[in-house]
Amino acid sequence: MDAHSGDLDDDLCQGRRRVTIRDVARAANVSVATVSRALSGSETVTPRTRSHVLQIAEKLDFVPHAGAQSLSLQRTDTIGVVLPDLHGEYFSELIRGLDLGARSMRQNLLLSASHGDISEAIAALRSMRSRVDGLVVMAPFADGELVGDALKGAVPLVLLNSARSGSHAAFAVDNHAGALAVARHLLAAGHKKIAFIGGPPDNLESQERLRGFRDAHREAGVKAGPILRGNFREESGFAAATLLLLRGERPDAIFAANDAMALGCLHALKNAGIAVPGDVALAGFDDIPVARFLDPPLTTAGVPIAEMGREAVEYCVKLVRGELTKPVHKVFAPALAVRASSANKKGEAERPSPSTGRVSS
Amino acid sequence: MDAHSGDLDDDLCQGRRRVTIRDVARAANVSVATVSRALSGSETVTPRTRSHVLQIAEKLDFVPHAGAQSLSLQRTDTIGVVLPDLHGEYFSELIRGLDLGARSMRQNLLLSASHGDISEAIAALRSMRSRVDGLVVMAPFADGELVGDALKGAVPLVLLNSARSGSHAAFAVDNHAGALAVARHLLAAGHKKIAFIGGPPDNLESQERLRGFRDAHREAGVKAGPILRGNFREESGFAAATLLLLRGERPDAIFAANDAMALGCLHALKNAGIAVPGDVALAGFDDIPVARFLDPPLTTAGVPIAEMGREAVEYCVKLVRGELTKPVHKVFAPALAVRASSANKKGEAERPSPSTGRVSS
DNA sequence: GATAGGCCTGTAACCGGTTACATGGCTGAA
DNA sequence: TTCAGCCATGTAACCGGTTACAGGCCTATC
Repeated sequence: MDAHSGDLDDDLCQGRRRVTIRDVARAANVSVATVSRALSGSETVTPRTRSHVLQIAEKLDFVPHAGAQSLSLQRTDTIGVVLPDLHGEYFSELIRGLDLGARSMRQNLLLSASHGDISEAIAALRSMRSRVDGLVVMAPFADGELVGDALKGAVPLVLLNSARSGSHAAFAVDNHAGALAVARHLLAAGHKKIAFIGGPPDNLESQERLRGFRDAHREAGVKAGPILRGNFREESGFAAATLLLLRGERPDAIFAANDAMALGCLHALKNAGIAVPGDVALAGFDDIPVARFLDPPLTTAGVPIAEMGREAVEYCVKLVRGELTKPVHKVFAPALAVRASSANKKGEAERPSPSTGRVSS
Repeated sequence: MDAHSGDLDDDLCQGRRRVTIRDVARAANVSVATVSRALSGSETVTPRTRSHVLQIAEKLDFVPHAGAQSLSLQRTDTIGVVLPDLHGEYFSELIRGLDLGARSMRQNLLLSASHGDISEAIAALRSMRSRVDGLVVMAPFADGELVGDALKGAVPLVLLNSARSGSHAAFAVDNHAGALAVARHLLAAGHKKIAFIGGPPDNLESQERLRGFRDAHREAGVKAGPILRGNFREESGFAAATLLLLRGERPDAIFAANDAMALGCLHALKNAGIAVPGDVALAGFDDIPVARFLDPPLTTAGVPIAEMGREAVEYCVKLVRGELTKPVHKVFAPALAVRASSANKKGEAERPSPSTGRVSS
């Protein structure tokens, strides 16, 4: 047995050293260039040579070193995702969509989350910058322009639900329109005093939803009800509703700025023996999957969460590949999903089958 | 103006070429070695030189090329995570924990999901192998040994909720004990005919939960009620409960193999005008955050989902760093969280405050 | 039989970091 | 004054891929 394969065998047995393209070349009696060409598939290599090389590579369990590849190819086949938070089903849906997009484009997904403020997010961006070909960033708490500037154009960027995307590509929900639709619906159902439970005050999505809520009241010439502050989590919806009741300010309806808070609200109302929608109607925003399984099923503004994530990644990859040039600002219009939680003040639901919304699968 | 700085300025202006360590060295009038040492922080560099270099690097917005770094350092500072699915709040909790672990260890997280079967998961593993220092793999549908073998020891591996982890590190929930506790609780509350809604038949977690369910009945000398098959999603819980009712087999209680299916169940029961727990008691498994906000709050087996994810990543990083040697098999014992959904057949709850479980924040 | 031309394959430079080893300058003691 | 010794710094090899370019072989035609 010759020295080369002996060394390799020893190394493999002891798991000491990774198998390199040179090991494959040696074992297959060809040069590294031929191995590289055979593996990349698209070069001028004799079919016989190719299959021989592939067989050897398979036998040695060769996997190219991603770092070396990214060094010479100047790409990583990885998209970075920076999210502000990970609480609740909204984010599993979003990540599911991001993953679908990455899979469809054969990219890896580098995930970083829980960045509560812009400086943290920018730090995450810096550390990701050299590991990804493109970035999808959700920064609803801040100026999207800042996020883009932090990258100095080093990497293609797609903003998700961020304001002032400026020159960058952006995917966003029309929060104002969605909230307007929900609030109009509640007003049309005969509710006069409608409370609003908002998200964090520095969150732009929350701000836009509040604006929609107010505009609907202005339109209708109705004074907007009490406005409370939450944090988009169940607990804060629960706390806000509890506070409303303690104050003795029971409204006709409550519009929570997202479904998670609506869920917390619902729990507080039921705990207090208040019928929904009989005594107080309720609506949320997002249409997370559980919304239709609540009792009563929740009226909400349907956001195609996963779809947005998928499209954002796919678009980002196309930017990386140079298949697209001008930045796109795509706005998703939420679809009002009327369910039982917001049935008319008089008791009759607007729709015959309250448990199904816009979509039924 | 000399050629070097001119080129650099031009390139920077046009964003043409990335700034390399050689550019920094040139601008700072030192060698690349000095720059590298100054940036890595831990070498013998004059404080004056160091701060000068850092300043220049900052000015040029230098970020080291991760691929080049991983090539020479033989590490990526990245942990890969392979998950079977991403539906529901269980996974956002899990990912939240994984992210926390990665942050605490200053690692990046490479995520790949929706691998419904072992061959898909193994393909994902192969593509991740060269991009990560370690892997956390959740493969509840399959033989953990296979997953480990696929890697041939190339990368440290931590298995999550996988059976037969063999020689690999593993973190898992004691599904049998958790289900045993829930089923015992239901039996002790006086329920005789308890239906079980399982997960996918090839899912080992589902199998173990079913086994716990059966063992509790064996212990109590009670015949186990009808056993239905679900897929861990709300819809399947809804469908299973609907089917039960259609068949006219209304049980005393229903034990769903996870909370999402219990949620679907609850919806079906309420739709049919069946009181929970008055007519039928209900229990789930996992204690996802929404469980305590349902009406009635859901009795379930509390799994520290995020905590498991965090520990798995932290442990994986320690394996990578060689700080640990022998593989650990850590089993998390679920804590029975009794809430209103399983109140006694007679009507009185077992605990005074049914809406709070084991933990209250 | 000689040669042009095409196709397959090999050699070596390059991507951008890290670091072993070499080197030069400075301090302090003889 | 000289030289040992130490410390900050520089040079260049290396990590493991890709690919431009060089070169060798084989066929086809004159």
